[in-house]
Amino acid sequence: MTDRPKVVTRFAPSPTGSLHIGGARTALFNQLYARHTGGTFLLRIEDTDRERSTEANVQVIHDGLSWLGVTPDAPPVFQASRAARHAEVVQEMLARGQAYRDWTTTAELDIERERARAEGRVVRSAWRDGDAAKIPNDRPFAVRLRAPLDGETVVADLVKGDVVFRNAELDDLVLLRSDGTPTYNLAVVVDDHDMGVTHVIRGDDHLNNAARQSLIYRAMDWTAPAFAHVPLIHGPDGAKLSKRHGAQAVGEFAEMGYLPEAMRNYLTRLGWGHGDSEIFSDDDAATWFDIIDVVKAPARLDWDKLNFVNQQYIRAADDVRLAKLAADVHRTRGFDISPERLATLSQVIGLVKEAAQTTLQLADLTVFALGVRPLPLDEKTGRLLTPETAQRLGRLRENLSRSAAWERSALEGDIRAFAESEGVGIGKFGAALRGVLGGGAPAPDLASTLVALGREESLGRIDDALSQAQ
RNA sequence: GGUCCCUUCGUCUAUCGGUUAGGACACCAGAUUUUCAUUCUGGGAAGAGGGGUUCGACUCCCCUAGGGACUACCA
Repeated sequence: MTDRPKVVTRFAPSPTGSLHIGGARTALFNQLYARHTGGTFLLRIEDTDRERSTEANVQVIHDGLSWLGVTPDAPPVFQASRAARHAEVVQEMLARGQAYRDWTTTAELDIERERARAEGRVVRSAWRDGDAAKIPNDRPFAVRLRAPLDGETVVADLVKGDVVFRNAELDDLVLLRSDGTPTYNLAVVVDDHDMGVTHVIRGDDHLNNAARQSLIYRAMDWTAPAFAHVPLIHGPDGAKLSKRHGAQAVGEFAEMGYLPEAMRNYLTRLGWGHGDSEIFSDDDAATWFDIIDVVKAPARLDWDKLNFVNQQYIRAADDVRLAKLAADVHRTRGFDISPERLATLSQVIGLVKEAAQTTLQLADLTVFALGVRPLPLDEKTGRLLTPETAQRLGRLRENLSRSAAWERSALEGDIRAFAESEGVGIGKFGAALRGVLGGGAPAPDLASTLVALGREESLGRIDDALSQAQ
């Protein structure tokens, strides 16, 4: 048996905006693969763009990952703090003749770029084979990689397969800018190497970069990691996911009432499959997941399916936890949730969780229990409360008040017996009773609702309604 | 323009040369039901197009079409 080096994966977001679910899924895949192989999952914040990187965005990344439950196995590495090391590597490449100084001005570069495009070739600096005698020592310079002019570079991608690039198509990428700061492509390679990353699992959009980065590994005589470029997530219409599709940042999904474990399941299943398995645990995902099974094509976000998956997880979730989540939603809607109300919510959650797809809906379905007497009579219930129905509810109220045990099956029996004694179906007064008890808000079956509200509250609400109906 | 990637039901996927092309979401119909929902049963629905290779292609190769990424001294 060969001794394979331990797997090290990493997620490397740049803190220039919110954490998108596409990125979150990439992070998830990295973690899943590390777990699958018994390896380590790392986080590196690519904050070399000082203009756009902010402290707040770093926090957003941390918050998003920890909400999702995709946290790294070690403290994050901040790329900007490694600038000296990056420059050091460039010096070494210069010494080895694998890189060269470039004094081309931006104006000259523009001209060359235009010419290169017209000639159907890649940009080449005149300084690649520049005359040392003409070096303008007074001007700042960039450092470029001395990339091979012919031959080919193949990226052995775990998802896409072997991707072949002709070296003639690869330009001499800038390693160090003329202000001395490292570029992304250089920093990524140096950091991945220094961090011992064995598997670079990242977005599809970096596939082209992989070829150039391979050249840097070669120039430094470093062994390149395995690459796996996973497709991006598209919106329902197939276009790149954007705001108009409803949501894109993981924080938004949290606000929309999705459970983190449901998001993990949905995101894992999006672009990867294991037979007929749809709902699976984190442990199952870790044992089953292999990066080579990731689908090559981009997947579309499907709200219906996400809702379905979330519903499954809500059903399985603990009532007290769901009550707290529902309470949070109620609070954002201006409801004051006292400890008593939280207790009520905990009791009621079990009655409504089957029907909820999000914690937002959980809140919708529990408002009936939070009303303060007297509840205003909503329009629909008002219409249902005809004199006849009102009188009937009055008689039912008397029956219920004599009910010995205020529990579900007994009350259900009482209601049935009452309907029989009245010689009508439950449908004749059920809707009105529900409206009265719930204040017009959706409520569970009648007996359950009565139990949830309690004897005093239930009878009180009926009394309130009957007096308002007159 | 150039380089590269992608293409199975509406959507997510299974299949890894031989299947009536399977499952899930969504949809439609029926049953259950005191609202909404749930639940149950049934149904319609796919290999982009064209060439090869092969006894046999969704599966391998080529071309076309359609999507997408990259093409910065951004990441």
